[in-house]
Amino acid sequence: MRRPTIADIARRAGVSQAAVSFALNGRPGVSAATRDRILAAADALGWQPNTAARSLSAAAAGAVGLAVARPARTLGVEPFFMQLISGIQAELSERGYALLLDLVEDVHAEASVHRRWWAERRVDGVLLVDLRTGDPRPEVLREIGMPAVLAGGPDPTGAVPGVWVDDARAMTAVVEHLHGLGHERLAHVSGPPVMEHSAHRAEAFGAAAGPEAARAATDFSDAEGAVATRGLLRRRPRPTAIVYDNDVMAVAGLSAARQAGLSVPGDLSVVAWEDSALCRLTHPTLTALTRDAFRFGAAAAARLLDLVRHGPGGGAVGDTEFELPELVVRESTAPPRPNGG
Amino acid sequence: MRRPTIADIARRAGVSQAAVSFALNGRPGVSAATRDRILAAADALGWQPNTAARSLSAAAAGAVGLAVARPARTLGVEPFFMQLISGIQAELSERGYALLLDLVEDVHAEASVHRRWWAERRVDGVLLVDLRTGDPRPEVLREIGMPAVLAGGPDPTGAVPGVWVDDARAMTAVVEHLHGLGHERLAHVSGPPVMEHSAHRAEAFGAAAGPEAARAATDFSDAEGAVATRGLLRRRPRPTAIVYDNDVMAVAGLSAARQAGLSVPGDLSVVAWEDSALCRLTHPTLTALTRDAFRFGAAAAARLLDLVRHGPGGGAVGDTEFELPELVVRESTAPPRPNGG
DNA sequence: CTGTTAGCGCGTTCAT
DNA sequence: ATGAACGCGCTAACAG
Repeated sequence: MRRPTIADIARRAGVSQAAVSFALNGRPGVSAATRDRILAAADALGWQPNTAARSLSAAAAGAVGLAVARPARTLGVEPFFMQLISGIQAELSERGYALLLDLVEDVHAEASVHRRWWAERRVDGVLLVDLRTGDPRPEVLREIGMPAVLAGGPDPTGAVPGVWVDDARAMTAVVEHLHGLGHERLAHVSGPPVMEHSAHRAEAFGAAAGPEAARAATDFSDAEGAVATRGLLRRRPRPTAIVYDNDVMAVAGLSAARQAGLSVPGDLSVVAWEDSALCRLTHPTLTALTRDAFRFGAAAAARLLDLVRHGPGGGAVGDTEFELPELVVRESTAPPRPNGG
Repeated sequence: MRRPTIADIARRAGVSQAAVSFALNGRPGVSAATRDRILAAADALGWQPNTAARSLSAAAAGAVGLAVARPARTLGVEPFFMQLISGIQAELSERGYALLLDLVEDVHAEASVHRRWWAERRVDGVLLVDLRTGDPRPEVLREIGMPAVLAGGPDPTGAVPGVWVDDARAMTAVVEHLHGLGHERLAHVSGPPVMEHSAHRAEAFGAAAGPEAARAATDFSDAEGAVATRGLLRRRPRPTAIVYDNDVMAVAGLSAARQAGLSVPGDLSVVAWEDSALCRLTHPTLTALTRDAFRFGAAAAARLLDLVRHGPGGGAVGDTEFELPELVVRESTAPPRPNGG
């Protein structure tokens, strides 16, 4: 019960292997009648291409990779990620590509994985997420010449094209929302400053909220989110609104505020960057920035496939902007109490 | 700047390709001196095996697949999944295997993906999760003869070996904890009855909590968790404790109870199946069943690789039990109020 | 024992 | 529409 090969089809249809190959790939060089006969034979035998053989001669893997350098704990907690992967996957499978996933320790391990994947011809390109300052990955990718797209760029070194979201503009919208409600003393609980997008957001926050606005940096965890919140709430004058860089920290901050005897949104307004079930399950429900992670992933994957199939000059060039996140106003933001602070 | 091949190494070392192959794979047939020379040459050229070529002659893909039939929304919200994948990945990469991930609509689509992967020789085996009643996958896998392991078995049809957790015993432990606190009217908010593990848990709950215990089935979402909770709390006599089949529903139930004017754990005790940051961020914090999803994934992957490399008779046979989940008691469970109900 | 030659695996492609 | 060679690594058979 060996799997049928091109040779089997050729034998059954009484033609050469070359004819079979042409027929199966729908190219000229075979008469309609022969083509039908060949296709019928292939169908009868239940033939499927052998990926390894095809990859060997095509010198292409038919797969793209995603190596992620984040602790499993963090990954698990953030719905964003699975949605992103799901979107990537949807785009890839539609075009017949497979997704190789690797979860690693840090960006250096990630760069090694990229090297290995490329050397072994396991993938035709990779997607990058979570760019850090001084990130070694773009340079490695440029060096080995592997197609890559950064989901969440742009890459400041310009080595890797990105599909990116204008975090700065989104942050400005958040600050304007809070200003519009009458808040004057804002604070920002950000992710690690080594993350490019964290840095961008912090910068945009500073620009929009004024120089005396308060900030605190964290590692994105609920624990540090709570600690940062307690620190900010001890300040005098106390901030009346805090923007958190993810949903998990926003929820943790909510708890911390409540433990400090403050009510939300009475004494403190809270905004979460990244929406999720979490934001809808708390009391009060959280005002949050939503973006469609699924479509974002799909867009990044599409861009990568363009690069893989048409080369650097084939499709779009440079960075592609993705739609702006939308602010969903819920219960956690309200005008500050006149006597607040 | 072509990638170096075996032929390049052979030329550089002044030997035949066969000698190079033997040397690189550490097998007899080459003298120590020649071997060193060959390895040095390979190293100097920076040679790496071409996966496609190796797969072609080895008739093995060097990869295993995981196709998941769950809505992206659900996947994202449950930390369990990323942890599981992370554990799978850790085990695979240690043994040089890659992970192919596919997120699909339903189990039928999943079965098609399995068929295609196997026909195209993209993978050497697959991992299965979320077995349903009447699930088509085990039968398909048996039919095509692809190695597979069920993470969360056992498979009642016996077609696929499983690495499983004794949900029944865990459920019994939960019920005993609640009985020990003095609760007599228990309720269970389960997942979809078509999920094998949901059915097992519900059955075990019925056996441990007695025939008049209340149950409600959901789709695992926060929305249905809330609805189910409201329904259960309208019963007279009212349950004094509810066990939820996941963390998301437990949190949603907490909110629903509070909206119904009940306090937790004063009027109602709550237990979540599956622990996560969610359980630690709520007020009160939730008593939960913890299991090490990372190690669970690693165990399932290890079992699959055994099967792939040594065949059905090679390693362990049949189902393998994984450690029992542990009950972490937090603030959401307490003795019922004497005047409760 | 050391090393070579030849040919396989499977689909694609170039002369003819 | 065909025969033959190619891509790359592995290995059975064989010679020194």
